Amino acid sequence: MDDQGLPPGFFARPPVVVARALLGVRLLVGGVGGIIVETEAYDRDDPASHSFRGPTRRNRAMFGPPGRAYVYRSYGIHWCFNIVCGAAATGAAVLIRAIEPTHGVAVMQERRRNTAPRLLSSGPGRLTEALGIGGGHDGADLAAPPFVLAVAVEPAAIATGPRIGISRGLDRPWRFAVADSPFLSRPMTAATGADSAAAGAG
DNA sequence: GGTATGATTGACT
DNA sequence: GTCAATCATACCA
Repeated sequence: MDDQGLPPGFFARPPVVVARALLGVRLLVGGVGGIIVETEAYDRDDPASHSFRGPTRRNRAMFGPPGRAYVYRSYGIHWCFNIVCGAAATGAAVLIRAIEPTHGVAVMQERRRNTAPRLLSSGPGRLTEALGIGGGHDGADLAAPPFVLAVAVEPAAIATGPRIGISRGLDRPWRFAVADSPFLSRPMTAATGADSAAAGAG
């Protein structure tokens, strides 16, 4: 694929649709990043979502226009990077959980203190550290520098399953991943399996 | 005002 | 497998 930006209206769709469509998209911050291989969807009527109880100071970006960043502090230590989606002010977002490093690997290794390559950006807290994303990016327009988003590859098989690290909304299979990627934060459970064309792999 | 929880990670047994 | 780090937010008084 080429390096054109994402189509207009890409993020103006429901979070489950966007979470799936983001797999295979290249994400760069200041020229550093890689291919998105794992995402999770969060919606307004979703008890696991920060937007479930309405706007607060922290989740303000979730109720703004789609295509912006929602960045928040997790466990007081890590940053987590989301992309706001859906119609404007609907409180929907997609959490980016893992990318496959392709650009600026040396920079990422330095930021990550020479962590093993497979663990460079395989997890929401890890990828924000590797890409240099922090609270200053909350609400930032992802169509403008330093961000670059562009379709890079079409995943052969997409796996779905329950989201990670939450205590509510566990019934919603809103975690999406490139089925055969070695760069996932955690493997997909066998029970959920891969959908789409993966059925022919057996 | 106080206390419990969390969209996590890294270190340790 | 267990557990600490570390703080904004949520919830209760």
